[in-house]
Amino acid sequence: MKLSTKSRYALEGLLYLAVYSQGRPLSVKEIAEGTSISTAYMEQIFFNMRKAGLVSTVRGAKGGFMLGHQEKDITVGMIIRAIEGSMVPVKCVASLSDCSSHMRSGCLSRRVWVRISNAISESADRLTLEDLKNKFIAENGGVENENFDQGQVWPARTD
Amino acid sequence: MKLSTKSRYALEGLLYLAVYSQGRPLSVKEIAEGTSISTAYMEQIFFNMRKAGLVSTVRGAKGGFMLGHQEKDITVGMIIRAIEGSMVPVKCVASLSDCSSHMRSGCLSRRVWVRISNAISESADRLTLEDLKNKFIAENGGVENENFDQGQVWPARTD
DNA sequence: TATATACCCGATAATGTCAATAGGAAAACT
DNA sequence: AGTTTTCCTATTGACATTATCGGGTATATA
Repeated sequence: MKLSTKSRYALEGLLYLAVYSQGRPLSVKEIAEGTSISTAYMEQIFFNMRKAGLVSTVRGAKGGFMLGHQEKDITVGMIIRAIEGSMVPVKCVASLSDCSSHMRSGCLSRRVWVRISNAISESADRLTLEDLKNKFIAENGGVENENFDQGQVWPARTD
Repeated sequence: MKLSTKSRYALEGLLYLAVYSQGRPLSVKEIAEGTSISTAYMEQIFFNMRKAGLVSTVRGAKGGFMLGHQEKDITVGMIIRAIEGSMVPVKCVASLSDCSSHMRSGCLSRRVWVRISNAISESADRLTLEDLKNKFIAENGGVENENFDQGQVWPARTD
């Protein structure tokens, strides 16, 4: 049972955007540097999130990415689905034609995976970007405005 | 978010064992043929399940595998953990030292994965082999005893 | 004791997926 | 124009999955 790093990067990138964007678009470069993730890779991830409508873009110089919805309307589940394609742990959950089980009565074990899939989705969809942002701000004592124009906006790692 | 086929095979193999064993050990060959899964591969899977205590073995001629616990005490979660090693979708959930996030306040996103992991575990641990066996028997009109000594015990595929 | 049966277990090959990089085209600002 | 930045595809290397194979060991039965 594995989740790719992409989903994690996507979540951290979006959270960064939510915390520091303040209405203006942020470039991938800034987001990537702030989260210490490869710029090219983060770009790929944001490209996928745009296709899913999770972020909108402003092209050209001074352009960048903005949230595609209100923070309260972006769930962790949406992020995972946008990146991972789907959240189902086994192919046949998504489409019965992929069911290769030879059990009678239409793949009993399939229903096990369906059930687990639903549990994952429900859990992930209960968490919104707004929740995470609030939690982040509460733990980091708010965002100082004078930091916005600097290169390294993201707080330094403390460990 | 992916689950290996091994987990699925493990579940189907164990369910087969639960339904058809009736106290005597079943050989891997029988289980594998009954579930239409490669014998050598199924053997590997059962070997791993034995190491996890999920099944016990009787070696030698007329030997085979038996359930290691009562059906009501074997959960889907136990099976997945035995095969997959763990059920956590992201490394840092299992051990904080693997946390590579550069966010301040100890990896906020990590807590997201912890939450999702717990949802998966709880869901998987609520389902027991007994539940599945009962459902199977209910749907397939019980198990006829005269079938037990035949080669192809598992009902034929109907699709 | 001989033999067949069946688990034990490591090695390895084929395949697939993931993570990351690279590079060029299109768009918009200065 | 020239620079910045998104857009989009292709490729590559590393790693994991999915098996298969073959010999070894234990045990029941004749």
